[in-house]
Amino acid sequence: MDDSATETALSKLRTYLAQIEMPLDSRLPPERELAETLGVTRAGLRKALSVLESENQIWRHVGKGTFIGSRPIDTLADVAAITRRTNPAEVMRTRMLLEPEVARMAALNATSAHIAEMHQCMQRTRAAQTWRQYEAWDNRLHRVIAESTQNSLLLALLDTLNAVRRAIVWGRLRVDKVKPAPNHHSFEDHEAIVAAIADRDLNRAAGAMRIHLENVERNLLRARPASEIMAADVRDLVSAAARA
Amino acid sequence: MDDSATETALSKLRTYLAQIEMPLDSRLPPERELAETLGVTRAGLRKALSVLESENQIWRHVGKGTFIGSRPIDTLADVAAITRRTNPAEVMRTRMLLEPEVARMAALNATSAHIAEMHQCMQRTRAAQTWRQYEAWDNRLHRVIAESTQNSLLLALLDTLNAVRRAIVWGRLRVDKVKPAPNHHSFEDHEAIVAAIADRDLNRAAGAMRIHLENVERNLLRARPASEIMAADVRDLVSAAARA
DNA sequence: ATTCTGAACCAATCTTACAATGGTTGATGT
DNA sequence: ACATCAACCATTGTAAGATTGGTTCAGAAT
Repeated sequence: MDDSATETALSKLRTYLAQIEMPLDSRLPPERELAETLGVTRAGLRKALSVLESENQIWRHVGKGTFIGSRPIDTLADVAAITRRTNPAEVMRTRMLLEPEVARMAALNATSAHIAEMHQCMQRTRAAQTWRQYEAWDNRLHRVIAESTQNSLLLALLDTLNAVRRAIVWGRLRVDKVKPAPNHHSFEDHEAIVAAIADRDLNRAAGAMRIHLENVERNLLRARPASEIMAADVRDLVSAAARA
Repeated sequence: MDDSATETALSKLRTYLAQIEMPLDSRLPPERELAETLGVTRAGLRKALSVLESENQIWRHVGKGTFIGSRPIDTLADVAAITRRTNPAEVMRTRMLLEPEVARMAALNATSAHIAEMHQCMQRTRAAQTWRQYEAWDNRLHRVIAESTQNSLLLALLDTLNAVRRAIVWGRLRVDKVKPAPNHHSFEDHEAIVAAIADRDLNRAAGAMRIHLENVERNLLRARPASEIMAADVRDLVSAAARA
């Protein structure tokens, strides 16, 4: 009898769904109400609903309701959530995939105003008196390069990527006591990239960005004195393990 | 007097900021409260705050408060907001940039379970009786390919990209009355991509994806009668392109 | 006259409490 | 043993009030 009962509830539900207009992703009535409408018990309705859910016809969520269509992917690019799931290797791999092409697009699409602001940012990073100021203008430089691609979608993706990158390296930055002296390596890399963009040299811009990323990765992998290891790398290991 | 008054407020504010602990991105007291604490007028305090804001030392926002550090980028990848700012050309350019490399990574990192689910998804798209079901399993196929890269950060970026893509073509989809028949072009493209991934042929996977995207773009640019546009191009855009 | 001051108001945001919803359990009856 | 019904739970949505940076304006101070 349970089979037949479930069947009748299921058939009634299918009839109901075929009957009504369903603009896709619209919400069905609450279970309690729908059960009364179809003249079935709530338990029976829920069995029928679970069948349709397994068929990818509907999706349900507590507190939200029951919806037509397939369950939407968690599209909220919550940086905190991503940061908990990812690791420096993934960030580096993704940057290697994206950023050289971004530099190429920037060289093609950047306006003179963009390039002027890039130079201004680099100058201000050199003039920075604290790590906080340096980091602020460094971030701004990255953002201007991304903006100069003139692709708002790509810009949004890069914003997310950079936010994750900053969140991950943050643990090291905050314990880093050295304040005023930025390393010269990043400066030269940045200048090469911006110069290539200013020259509208697409391949050189992409190449400079790739070289920069390779340098960054090399620094990450380079062995260090024990004191620094304890001060930085071990902290990374611990925090990475905590995320996993 | 105004200068000196602003100066005193500014100096008092700097002293205050240097005195307190500031864990970076922490919130300052409200302006009204801080003005009383420092013994300055709120207008004077606001002038001093605007100076510090121009120096990238703090950032403010209505309803939120005043915070230490540089203004954070709007990192919330709100799909609706992105959709309003972008357009199909940007989506295609970004997909061309990302997805061939994603296919390459998938060929390298996909597990046999991933590949099995890809085949299952393609089979279910063929067996789909409604466009809704077809679209659901088509989306799932895309997601499995992205998951098989084993890069959670890249996966999150692709989720955002795909959400934007679907949101953009959605308006056209809803007016498409044709329901059952998927076009064969997308099927062949998908099969080529999955076969290359299953063969662990990195270059062929990337190439198949690139060819697919080029087909999609060609269909988008091809002029047709309105009826055919609704019946065929929209399908190409949604299903075939999505499979790329 | 000009500028500063204080208060009020505005729009955006946060906070909080309450209602709604899918998911679950257990008693009751058949 | 199974269906039915009600109650409860955790999560989410909704609405109202409080908070906050931004703005305006009349009056005082210089």
